[in-house]
Amino acid sequence: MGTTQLETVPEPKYWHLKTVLSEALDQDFAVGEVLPNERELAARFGVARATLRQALEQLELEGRLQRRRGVGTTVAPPRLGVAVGSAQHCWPGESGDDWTPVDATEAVPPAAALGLLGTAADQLVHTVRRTRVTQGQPVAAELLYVPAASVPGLSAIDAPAGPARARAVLRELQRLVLEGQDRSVELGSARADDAKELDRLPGAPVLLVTTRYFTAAGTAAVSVATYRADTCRLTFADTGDVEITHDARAAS
Amino acid sequence: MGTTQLETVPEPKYWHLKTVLSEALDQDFAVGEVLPNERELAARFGVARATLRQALEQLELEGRLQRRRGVGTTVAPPRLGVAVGSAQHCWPGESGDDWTPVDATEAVPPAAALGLLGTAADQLVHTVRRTRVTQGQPVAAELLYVPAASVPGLSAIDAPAGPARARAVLRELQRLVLEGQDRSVELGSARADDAKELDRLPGAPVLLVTTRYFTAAGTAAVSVATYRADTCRLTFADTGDVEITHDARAAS
DNA sequence: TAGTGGTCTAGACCACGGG
DNA sequence: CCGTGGTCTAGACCACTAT
Repeated sequence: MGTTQLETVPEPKYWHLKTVLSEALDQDFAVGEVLPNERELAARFGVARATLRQALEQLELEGRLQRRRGVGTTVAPPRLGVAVGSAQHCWPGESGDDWTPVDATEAVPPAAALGLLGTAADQLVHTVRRTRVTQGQPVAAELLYVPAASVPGLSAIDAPAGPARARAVLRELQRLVLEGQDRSVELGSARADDAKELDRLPGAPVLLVTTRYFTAAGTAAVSVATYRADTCRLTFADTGDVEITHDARAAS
Repeated sequence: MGTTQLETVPEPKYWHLKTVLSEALDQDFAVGEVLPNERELAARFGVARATLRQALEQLELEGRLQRRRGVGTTVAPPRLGVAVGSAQHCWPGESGDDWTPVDATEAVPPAAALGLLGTAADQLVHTVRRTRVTQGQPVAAELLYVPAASVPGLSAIDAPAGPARARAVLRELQRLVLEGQDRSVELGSARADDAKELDRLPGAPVLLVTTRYFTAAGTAAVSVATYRADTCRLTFADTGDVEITHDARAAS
């Protein structure tokens, strides 16, 4: 046995497939073009459909492909750069953003938000739903939690459910002086309701952006925004002026 | 046909399974505990192993589980909050961070970085590899690209490959005055080399953090950091002082 | 060597979208 | 209606880890 391991790296088929497809996408396909269907592709590469799908899943995760049931698989455009916390510390609902108020209710927030708000486990909290549309595409769905204690005027709101009520809550928020905010980003999978707003299937990969807004009095509101991970690139500009505008694939 | 659709929502099995497992994790398992193996679980729930795996994959994506080949599936601890761009605008390599310089070479950067650097397609660029370890765990692998034109002293570096050379490049960077930086976060899958550093399989979901550092003269360096998406929650503190310290699951 | 998760196959049926 | 991707099955073998 004179052989010393000699790079015995049986690369998984789906991984190799992904590489091959990726190169093909760069060279032979234009954005928006539809690929052959999965059965066809699997046959062409001599693998089972499940294996082919594993490769496609990865490419979709990387934002290279877009798959829609009943339609087909298309080449995705470069990810949209969406600004997060672009302008210097400002409250949600400030004029000029791409957010659309949808509804507002009073409810007990989920455990995840409870910990951040610091409210009691049975405390009702104003909950505002907003969606964000950029360049015609839905990119994010948000739930904003505002405890009644944060803004005195909140309890006087009597607008019926719907966008009007959502706007009313946001308007009250503007009265406060925002001292600062902090934010975290993590990977998640879309809940059924968010998936619907985002035009995706439940479980789709999303970027969870959690923002805490505080005033001198403490945490005034918490926002949990769900961004489509397949189509979005979140941008943060520390200087406020410049924007990352790279386009990775086009440069090759 | 007097029925009006009546909620015909055949929820996929793996989705329902995920919910059931998720609740079981909250109630009956402690962090670090190992679950029964996949064949056992599949049998217990009366589904094929592939279906069970689909549910486990989602839970792993959400950071609830950790799976290791040859070992088993364990309950994951809450995600680590890792600060990104914590201190006010500072160069990479500033003292006191958790980054470990690994190596430095001169190479042609990948297309993705090329566009950001604005260098020619055949231009050699100083490339520094660093890894980040937080609380004993590898959380990120980074490639930092510094064009020779950015810092005069760079071409004089003659340290042999290895950490020493990496430190030398970083030291040169500190001479410049940092004017600002911008940053973007997106979902990706780990390349083979990054996966190795992160102790994961190739293709594992990662958060790609791209940072552009600039001086008055323009873009001086670009960093592409690959964070483990399963174990990390990236935190951004706009005020510099406060840190999100929530622990979602513990609060239920 | 035994037991784990990772990969792969070759089928089947279902849900959705568009003609 | 047909064609698409999405779900599901019941197997098989491989790669890795711990003992």
